[in-house]
Amino acid sequence: MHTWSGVDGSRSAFEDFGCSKPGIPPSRQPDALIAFEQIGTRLHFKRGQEIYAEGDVADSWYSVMSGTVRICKLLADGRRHIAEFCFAGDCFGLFTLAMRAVSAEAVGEVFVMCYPKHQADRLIDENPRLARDLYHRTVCELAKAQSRTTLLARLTATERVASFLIEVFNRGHAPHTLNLPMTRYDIADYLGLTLETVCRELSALKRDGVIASSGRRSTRIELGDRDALEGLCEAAR
Amino acid sequence: MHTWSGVDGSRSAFEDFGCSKPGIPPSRQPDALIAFEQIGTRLHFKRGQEIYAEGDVADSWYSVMSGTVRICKLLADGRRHIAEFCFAGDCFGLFTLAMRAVSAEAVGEVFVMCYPKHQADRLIDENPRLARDLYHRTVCELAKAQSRTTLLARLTATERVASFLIEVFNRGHAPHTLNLPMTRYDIADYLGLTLETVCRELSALKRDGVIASSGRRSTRIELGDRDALEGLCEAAR
DNA sequence: CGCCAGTTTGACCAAGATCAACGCAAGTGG
DNA sequence: CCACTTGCGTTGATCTTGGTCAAACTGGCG
Repeated sequence: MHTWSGVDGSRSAFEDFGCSKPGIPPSRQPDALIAFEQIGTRLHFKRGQEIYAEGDVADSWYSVMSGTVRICKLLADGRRHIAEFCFAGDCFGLFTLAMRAVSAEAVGEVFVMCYPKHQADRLIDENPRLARDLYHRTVCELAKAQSRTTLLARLTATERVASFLIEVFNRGHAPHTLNLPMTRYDIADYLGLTLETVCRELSALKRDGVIASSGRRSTRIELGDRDALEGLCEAAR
Repeated sequence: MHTWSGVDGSRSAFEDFGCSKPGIPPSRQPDALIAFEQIGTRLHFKRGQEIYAEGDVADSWYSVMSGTVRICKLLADGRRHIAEFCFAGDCFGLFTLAMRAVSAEAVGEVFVMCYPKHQADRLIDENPRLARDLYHRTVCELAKAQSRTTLLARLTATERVASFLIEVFNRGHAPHTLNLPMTRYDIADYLGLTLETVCRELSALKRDGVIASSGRRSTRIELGDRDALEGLCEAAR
């Protein structure tokens, strides 16, 4: 009760609907799950393909099955900002006005589930637990967006890159190893930097033994010294 | 119906509860209004006073009666970011997790209404229209936060200051005149700049006849050339 | 093999930050 | 009422961070 504008510790009803972090098994699946799965369509996108565009009618939402999706805002003169990366288990296109203000693109090979909004809304209207959960998720999203504004307004390049690495390490499964699916260009547009600056910061971290990279295109990152990495963005807590 | 994750054009139920833009009269006030007004307390704060602090339990929310409130995030080493300015008619402290991640402070003399969360939640639980409306407001807030991330990530100092002026002009009542209640320092912390840069950008706008300032402490801003101002941030649309 | 897309590094540049001085109006206390 | 202080705004000089431009490198792939 009274969970509209606060957070209880309870498990998210949405986790049962394909939005859970991988590895968290949907313990007991309520009836609504069947309905939700029935209304979903499995879609496939290739590297760089657009899932939806700025200006589109927002008539469906998505959850990532596998791969990574980037949420982009393009300025009139070509400057780009990436608002968010969505990994397996994340939802996107959900907390939105009637028209898309941003586009969604596949970073690499991606499989998503697509849920038509009008059907999803009916399920939500019928299920107060889902509705509360949706609200809770939106508030979490808002908190995340606000902490990103602080990062962009006040952190240095070093702190931004360090925060980014900690963020993706925390979201991944392995505590000390990580596959970066996106390019340096994507990371730069996410952090409000240039790809060269991102590169230099990563090189500095490698030089200092904080991280190590391997694999083709340096996509595989090994975390050498988590404390050092956290120390680099401790000001931001 | 089905307004959970989209926007209908209908008037906000919240507007009837002290959250309306000034000037929009609450046409017909439903019964719930009486209840909402009964649970509110009128509070007064002086310039610089803290309304709530980072780390506080979020057990109430607020609407601004008069004056301006700034929502602040303080970093460990003293850097500050202002996430938002709230003017008369705005709500704040509403879309939040259990604990405050930011603080709220009075920019000048401020009167606010304070609503205890547990009582407000009960009203919301009993009133589906209110609940939907709350959700809609949260989604709007999220959209605003996201467009602010783009501003901070990719716009130049000139563009940021121009966007800021347009934003406050659009929120004010008069189309060509405006009172800036906050200091240059506040504006800088909102835009991710320094106060000197804000000052220089404003001086440049004055020099070019886009705006004019008067009054004590240059708080009164006259808009000379709206097209020019909009042109300065057209890239951001 | 040669091309392509992405990464890395270096040299140089510029936007904006920092440091500093001064102006100006509103208190404040004698 | 006036000297003094305080807080904010403005402007200039200089510096630094991160951007821009350019070249070399790397591994994958047709």
